[in-house]
Amino acid sequence: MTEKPPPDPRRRDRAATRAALLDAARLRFSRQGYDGTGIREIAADVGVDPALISRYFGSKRKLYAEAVRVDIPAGLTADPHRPVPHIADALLREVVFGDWEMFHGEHPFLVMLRSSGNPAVRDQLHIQLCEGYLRDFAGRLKGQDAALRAELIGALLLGMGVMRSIVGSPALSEASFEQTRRLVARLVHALSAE
Amino acid sequence: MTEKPPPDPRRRDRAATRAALLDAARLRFSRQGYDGTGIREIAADVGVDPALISRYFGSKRKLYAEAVRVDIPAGLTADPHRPVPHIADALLREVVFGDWEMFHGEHPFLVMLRSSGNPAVRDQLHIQLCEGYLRDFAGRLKGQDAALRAELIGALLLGMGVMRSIVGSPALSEASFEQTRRLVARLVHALSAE
DNA sequence: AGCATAAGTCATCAGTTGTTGACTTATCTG
DNA sequence: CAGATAAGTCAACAACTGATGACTTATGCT
Repeated sequence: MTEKPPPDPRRRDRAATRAALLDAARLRFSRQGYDGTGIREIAADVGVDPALISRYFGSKRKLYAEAVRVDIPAGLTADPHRPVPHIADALLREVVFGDWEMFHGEHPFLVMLRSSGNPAVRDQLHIQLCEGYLRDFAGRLKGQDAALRAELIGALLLGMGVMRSIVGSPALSEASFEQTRRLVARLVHALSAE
Repeated sequence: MTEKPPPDPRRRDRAATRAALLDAARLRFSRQGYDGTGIREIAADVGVDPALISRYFGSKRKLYAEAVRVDIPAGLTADPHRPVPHIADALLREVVFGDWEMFHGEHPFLVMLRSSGNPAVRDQLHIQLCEGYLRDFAGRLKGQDAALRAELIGALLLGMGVMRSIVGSPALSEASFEQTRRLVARLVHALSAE
């Protein structure tokens, strides 16, 4: 019983409180966007005073930036000889069909999209997408317009995420992973050949 | 010279003022999203008192709904025998590559995407996309998973719009229409055959 | 010209926003 | 058991939000 003290009166633990605020912020920002979320809401979710946000993160904006930072799964891009269709499959499974429960079921890119009215958010999105996934992806495609074709695949995956979790289009939302994978594979194949 | 009276002191014309507010609202909401835009900004763009917005539109929300309402170009879906690749070409040209200067270069769908934290906006987006473009599109595809394939094409086009005007990915943003059209045609072809 | 009507303005409301500095209180060390 | 240190609270701020009712002023009709 030394593990979990009575849960209601939370112990004073800066690191744990900070982490709890970060989690709550992810959920709120996911649903409601940046402008639609107040620091009082986030603090209330954790059961803590709103002042702690300014104190621990500096400002609401810095909290947001830290909450939606996305790290590319290292395994994806490790092998430079891994074939493109393989990677596309993996991206479909992990990015589009991933559960992302930390963000209420949406990839951080979609979360940022929802707040892209804010220029700082837009920059963050641009950098993380272009210099993260896309650049690596384009390097594996052959031919002259490799970058364009890589971005088309990116657009497809991003668009699928939007359709599934924001628009809520019926077929894409309910289709199985395997059924979707087959069709996406066709598309990737159509772009892989030069 | 009876046409244009001195432009600075605008004449009192309810309809014209209302239309001007609607235009200004489109531009502001496009850039900054719903929450990021204040009625005082919009009114200032027109050079008019903010109270007129509540007066003419009822509320900020109703103004938004009216500003981002999208009407499907009637010519697109008129002929029920028009081949799918044809329609995809037209959509690419008019929706993705359209100038949409009314909305600062973005299709209204992208504008709504940016404010999709708001449930009412999300509903509007869902209805207009699913019951507008997608339903008609799926009806023209043959085979069992026609709806799914239609939504995949929709996802591609939507994703391309996002990449071009929100993310600002380099290749897609600068590629010519013709160059893009060729690649997209390949993709549509890959999905058209059952 | 003069008057009625509607277009537009103004001041102000009540509520919310993010942030800050001074305060209290829990936790750990000696 | 003290007392120091940091975690967390509290009250208040200035700025801004959307909205409203009473006011002023321009327009069009007779």
